[in-house]
Amino acid sequence: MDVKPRDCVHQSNEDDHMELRRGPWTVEEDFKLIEYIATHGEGRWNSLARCAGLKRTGKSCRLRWLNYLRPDVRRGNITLEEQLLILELHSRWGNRWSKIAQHLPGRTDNEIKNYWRTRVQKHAKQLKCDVNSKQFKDAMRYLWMPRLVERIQAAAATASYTTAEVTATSTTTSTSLFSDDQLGGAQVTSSSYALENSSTTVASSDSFGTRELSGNYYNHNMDFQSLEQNNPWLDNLFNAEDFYFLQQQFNFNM
DNA sequence: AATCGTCACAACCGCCGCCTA
DNA sequence: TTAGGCGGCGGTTGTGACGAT
Repeated sequence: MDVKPRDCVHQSNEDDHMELRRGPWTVEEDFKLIEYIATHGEGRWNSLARCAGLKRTGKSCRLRWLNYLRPDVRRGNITLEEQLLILELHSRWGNRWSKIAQHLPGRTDNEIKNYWRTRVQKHAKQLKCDVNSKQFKDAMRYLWMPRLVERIQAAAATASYTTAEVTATSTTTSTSLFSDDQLGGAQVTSSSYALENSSTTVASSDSFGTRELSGNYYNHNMDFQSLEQNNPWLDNLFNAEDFYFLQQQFNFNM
């Protein structure tokens, strides 16, 4: 469907002076837009809005179509793989939402932007640091992202009934989560986020395996599992031992 | 039950670059 | 060459849902 909508000839004075609608779209408006695009194709949004009889700006129509009505759009339930990809791509490109969205089929720049603001920035806020700070970027790269990789691998392993083996080797096992096309040929592995690339003052990568943390750094009688369960904001990404670790290694002021 | 705070997400706004007449 | 229109992008706001008090 690559047909550009033809300019409509009909333009009454009433149309010329009609009030433009704003705010949430109605079912009727959605239907009009879908119908029109099904027949005439998308593009030339201003004339499309007029011709479809929508009292909306072209921009509004475009946004509604691209972010909501488009048949291939996917909404909600951002997967672990998608989360990891967003973190990875954002670390490369920053707030280039549309560029990031190109690598997540069906996801819109708006949704990724919202995800970043509501989830990622929430974590930064909880850590009392700026989302663009080196501290938080380190935390993402060396804690959050490896954890995501572990969870993805664990989920995959569970699916194939080999959970135990994969969990034990998850920090060194290479997993190709994304196509070469998506990440410029780079493989995403939990070990690729290991500390050796860190510019922090942490001396030894040995001390960084999150699995060792509770033994090496944390001897409290705290039940981490229940703590995680009772803190929804943790979103299953950071847990209590992570916080203690961040505090120790990245000078987080928590 | 009412109120308040937070979260998630849809939608809008302003700016910028490209295209075309 | 240039001015105006348009589409795309990133930032911001508005609002409904939901949980806590």
